[in-house]
Amino acid sequence: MLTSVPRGTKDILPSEVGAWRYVEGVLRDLCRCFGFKEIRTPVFEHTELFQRGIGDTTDVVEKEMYTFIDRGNRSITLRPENTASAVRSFIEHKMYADPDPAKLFYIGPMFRYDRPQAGRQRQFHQFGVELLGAAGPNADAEIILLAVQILRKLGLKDLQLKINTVGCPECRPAYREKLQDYYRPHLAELCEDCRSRFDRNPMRILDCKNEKCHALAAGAPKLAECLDEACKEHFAKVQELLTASGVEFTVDPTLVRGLDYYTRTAFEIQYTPLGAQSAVLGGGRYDGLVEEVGGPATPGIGFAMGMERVILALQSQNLLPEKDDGIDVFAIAPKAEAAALAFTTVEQLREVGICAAYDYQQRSMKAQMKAANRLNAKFVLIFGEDELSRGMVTLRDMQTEDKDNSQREIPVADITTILKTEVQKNE
RNA sequence: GUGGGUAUGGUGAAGCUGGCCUAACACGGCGGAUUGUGGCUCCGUUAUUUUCGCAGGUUCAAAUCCUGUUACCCACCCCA
Repeated sequence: MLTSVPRGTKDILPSEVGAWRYVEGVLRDLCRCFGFKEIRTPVFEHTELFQRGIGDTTDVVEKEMYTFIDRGNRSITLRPENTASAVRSFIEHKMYADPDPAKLFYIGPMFRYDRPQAGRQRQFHQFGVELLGAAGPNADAEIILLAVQILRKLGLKDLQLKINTVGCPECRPAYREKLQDYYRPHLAELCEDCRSRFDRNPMRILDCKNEKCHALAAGAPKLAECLDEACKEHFAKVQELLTASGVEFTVDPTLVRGLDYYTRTAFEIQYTPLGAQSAVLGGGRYDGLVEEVGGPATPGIGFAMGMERVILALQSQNLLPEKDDGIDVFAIAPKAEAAALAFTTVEQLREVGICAAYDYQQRSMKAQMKAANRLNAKFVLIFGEDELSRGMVTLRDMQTEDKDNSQREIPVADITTILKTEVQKNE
């Protein structure tokens, strides 16, 4: 127990960090182009924020939160997602007073007490964006396009974009009633979960994967029939804009987001080969959330992306960059007498920005050469007895094929300047 | 929360109708062939309380059978 991570968590090892930094880099670059600024909110918040924001009856809040009482007797919860926190911060810092909409993005760990599975961990990482204060369908389309561009830039193929509209507080009650009317005679056929959903949130029955429920859903009334004019028009415009931008998508009337705050546009991007956890990214509009949490009525839209899932997908398509580059110089001291000079030289090289290393263990020359090779060193400096007696060291180019002509002697005094130009040449 | 599978060294793993396992093979590591020089090749070595996730049990005898436990994987569920 002492020597293993808690269930559902993972170390991201040095060998894996490169992939993360790469993906994060792409995300940050694109966010900059789209005008989104990073926000970093605390990993824990008052429990009530998530209960209010995400919704009391959602699975996430009901059975997946890491909640505890702190020493000051406050109920604290490790964030299961970042939208509620972003909205809280938006209100707390009165960003609604800014002349322009708030455009925020975040990357960080989230926590959900789930049963771990492929692409699902208890501590996982999400990247997400939130656009607060823009109500028009162009905002919806822009957010979806950002998502599409990110995945495109990463090179991912075989993705499916699904969109839907879940209506607004004006038209949803009518739909809710219609749904209940439809399901009432079939209550006995529904699975246990759906029977409890019937009262609390009948829209989620549509989403059920249970065979019978799924079959019944096919004949259920469609939300489209109940949408008010404004919602209909909004959804139509979003589709128009997406089509105009050349983005392929399918309208999936069964797509229902699991968090209560969503209104109107909902969307998801899937990568089917990931298995059961194929949703790489999901989001939608949440026009009521800011008000629900206690701010002035402000429209909002955003999405969240599962970092682990994206990296898994990139791995399966072989799109991750090769392992990180090696060092510039490895200093070798064949005899112990020269070790001190090698050491100080390494320090001097590092001071001018050259990545240098040496052998910590005073091993044989051959072992030191092998170490240099493992570290992928571009050059090796050999502090050999003979050369040193003449005030020289050997500089060996490790990258050339021609072993015999790959080294020359250089004066000890010029090591730094010569290496500086050599390393630059190499760039 | 439910169901199924798995658990052997630094890594990938063989072995699992019990004794020949004081645990194959491969990679990696270390040393050497090359007495001061890497990447290829070859040789040697490499599970440091009789050790096979952990804790018990059956047996003359268990990595191999049984029970419990923990973790991981897969699916349900949920979601990113």
